[in-house]
Amino acid sequence: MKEESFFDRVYEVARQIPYGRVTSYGAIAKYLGAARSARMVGYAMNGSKLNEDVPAHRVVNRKGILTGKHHFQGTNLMQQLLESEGITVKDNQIQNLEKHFWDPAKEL
DNA sequence: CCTGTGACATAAG
DNA sequence: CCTTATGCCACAG
Repeated sequence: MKEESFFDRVYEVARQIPYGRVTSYGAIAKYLGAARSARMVGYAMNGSKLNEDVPAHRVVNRKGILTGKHHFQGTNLMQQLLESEGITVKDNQIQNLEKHFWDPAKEL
């Protein structure tokens, strides 16, 4: 069994995020056994958008704020994608977050 | 090995 | 929730 890097694991989990759901960096990090490496999750996403097929737009911080939208192409692309999945976004923040929240530690 | 870094999280004000 | 500060830790160079 080859050991995948922390980054690779992040990509795998992110890909498993169901349609119309979102999760937080901390939740992913915690699921991977590195709850304190939440920052690395976002860091990994940087590489993901380059070639990995990861729906980074479904990953937000624990407040449900689209903190990473600046890393997308446009300024509103991330919001557009989320709204396209039935998620309401207001002022860069996901509404009804708990309703759309998807916790890998619970769902997986 | 050491340093810089970052799309977070938490605490304090 | 906002701002400011601190911790945290995996990866890149």
